[in-house]
Amino acid sequence: MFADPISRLRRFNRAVTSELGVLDNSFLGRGRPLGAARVIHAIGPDGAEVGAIRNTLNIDKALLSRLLKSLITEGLAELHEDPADARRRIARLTPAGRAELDAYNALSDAHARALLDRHPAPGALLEAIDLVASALARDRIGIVPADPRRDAARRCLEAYYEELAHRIAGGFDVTQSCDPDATDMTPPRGAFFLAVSDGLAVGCAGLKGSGGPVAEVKRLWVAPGARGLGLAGRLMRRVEDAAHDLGIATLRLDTNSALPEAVALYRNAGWTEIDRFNDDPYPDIFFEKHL
Amino acid sequence: MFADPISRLRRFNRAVTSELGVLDNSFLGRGRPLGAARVIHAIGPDGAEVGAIRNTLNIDKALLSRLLKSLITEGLAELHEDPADARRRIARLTPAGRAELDAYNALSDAHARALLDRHPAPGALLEAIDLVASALARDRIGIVPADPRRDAARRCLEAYYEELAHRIAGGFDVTQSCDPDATDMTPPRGAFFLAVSDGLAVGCAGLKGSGGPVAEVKRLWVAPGARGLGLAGRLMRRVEDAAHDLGIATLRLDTNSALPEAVALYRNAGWTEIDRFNDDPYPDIFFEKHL
DNA sequence: CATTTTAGTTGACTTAAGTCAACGATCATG
DNA sequence: CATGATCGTTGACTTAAGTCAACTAAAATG
Repeated sequence: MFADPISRLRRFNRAVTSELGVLDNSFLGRGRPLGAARVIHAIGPDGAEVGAIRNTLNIDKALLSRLLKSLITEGLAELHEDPADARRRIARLTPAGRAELDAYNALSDAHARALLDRHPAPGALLEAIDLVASALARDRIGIVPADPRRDAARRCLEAYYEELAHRIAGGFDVTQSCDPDATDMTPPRGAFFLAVSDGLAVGCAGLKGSGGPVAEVKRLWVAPGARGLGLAGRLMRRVEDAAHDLGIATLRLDTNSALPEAVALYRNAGWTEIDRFNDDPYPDIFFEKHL
Repeated sequence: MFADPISRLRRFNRAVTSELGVLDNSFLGRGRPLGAARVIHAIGPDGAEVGAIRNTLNIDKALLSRLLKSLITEGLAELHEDPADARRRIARLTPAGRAELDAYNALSDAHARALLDRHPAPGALLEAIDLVASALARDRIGIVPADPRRDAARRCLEAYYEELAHRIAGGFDVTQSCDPDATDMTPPRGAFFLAVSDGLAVGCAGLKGSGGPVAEVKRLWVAPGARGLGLAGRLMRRVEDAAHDLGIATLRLDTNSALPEAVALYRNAGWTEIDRFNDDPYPDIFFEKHL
């Protein structure tokens, strides 16, 4: 390439810090020091334990105590006793405090929108952005249980359907496929997991239970920018663990030979190919694994 | 896509600030406050005018004066009078100061290397990094004159040759082509320009003069990650301006139909196709423009 | 050549951020 | 139920960062 990796990364660092700094500088012009603004952000719309705030902000307890006091005298926050432990406090934003949080976010969003709007090819930029973010945040991507009916999960599923439509010859239509009922993919019958990176869902996988000893793995998907990081394997392992905990003895799944990465993953993860076990029109390969 | 652009950008911001922060935190552990470390960096290996430092760091003159004083008492820097204007001072690093600067850079480089090393696909990551950096720093990409024999220019030229080898059917070998002599691409006969983004060269273009009224445009190239930002057009305009200033009346260039973006650019920029004017084996389209 | 401007220095001050130790209230444990 | 640990509060302190105004020396200007 035309320059060594280190200088490319450092140039990236310079570009990013000088351009993206404005997103974090939304606290400027609101007449409040950075520390207090960060605390408002850390409390969040739903409140937070004081200990948790201290943890996320990596701040001394004396300092946090004072910052909270200043927010309280400003009428932006209030402290409540933790009903479970009277030593602990829970910080909540007052309506005025929530308005302040919204104002910060609105400023930051406006900067973000301006940054994207003035770019000639925002699509390509966003794809690269996703890839870099997933790569850098790699170690902080967690697999968490989620409700398949809620926003983040549904966006993943829609992206999954869209990708199937592009990759399977003849397209894909969810309504023609045996779409698992959401209750089959939520406890106690089944489970659903999201791979979450810095608050953004970048992958999913579902366990469709039937109440019996046989269950199915459904909807394994990883966002294009987050591939190559081993997320599909982590999602599968989590699904298998969940199946094991539910007392399921046999797992099955169906897939399509147009998705060779997936097929390879199943083979490497100890799955064995079996005969067709349903009449869904889209899959053409079927696997099974005994737990 | 699976999430809205704003949240994708904000997630990128979180990922980048928490991972890349270490590159900038190289001043930690060297027992010196951030301000002083930034001044050391701003002075740089070659020294800098005090006014220039104040400008790049956006710092109050009283504060800078004190920071410099502390560096001087530490034996890391020294102030010299500007021979041209005795009011001005020029700051230089002592050998100890330069060692300190090197130590900062070494720490930062080590962090950068660790970051790249632990990634499974550093090539793809670096490509995305280049694209994002070029996009974000877009408004700060400058076209600057350069010597085609020096490092940054030669790396661009090599990348250009490599790309030709991939894209032209039958490959490309510089030694078979009429490689312009570097003196033909430097003043007073010609010129050579680099597109520089945050210190990294991301494109080039050369003007090969002959001393007479006809000159050639050579080696127009833009790094893959920096395409779509209008850099080729800016480079061409700069070359044409330089030709005009050198009193050149007619510009010519040769290119290959395997490079349709380039051909389209020339057509749109007022160039007209002409007959072959050399016997170079690689080009198959020829253009001319009267200034 | 007198006046104004500019570049850097210095003293006095403010604010933000953070540390340390002591303390009271509450909880966990033997 | 006595003891020790934990959680948040408070007072006293430090350091970093930055502002303001006065000042000196050296250009620049009319």
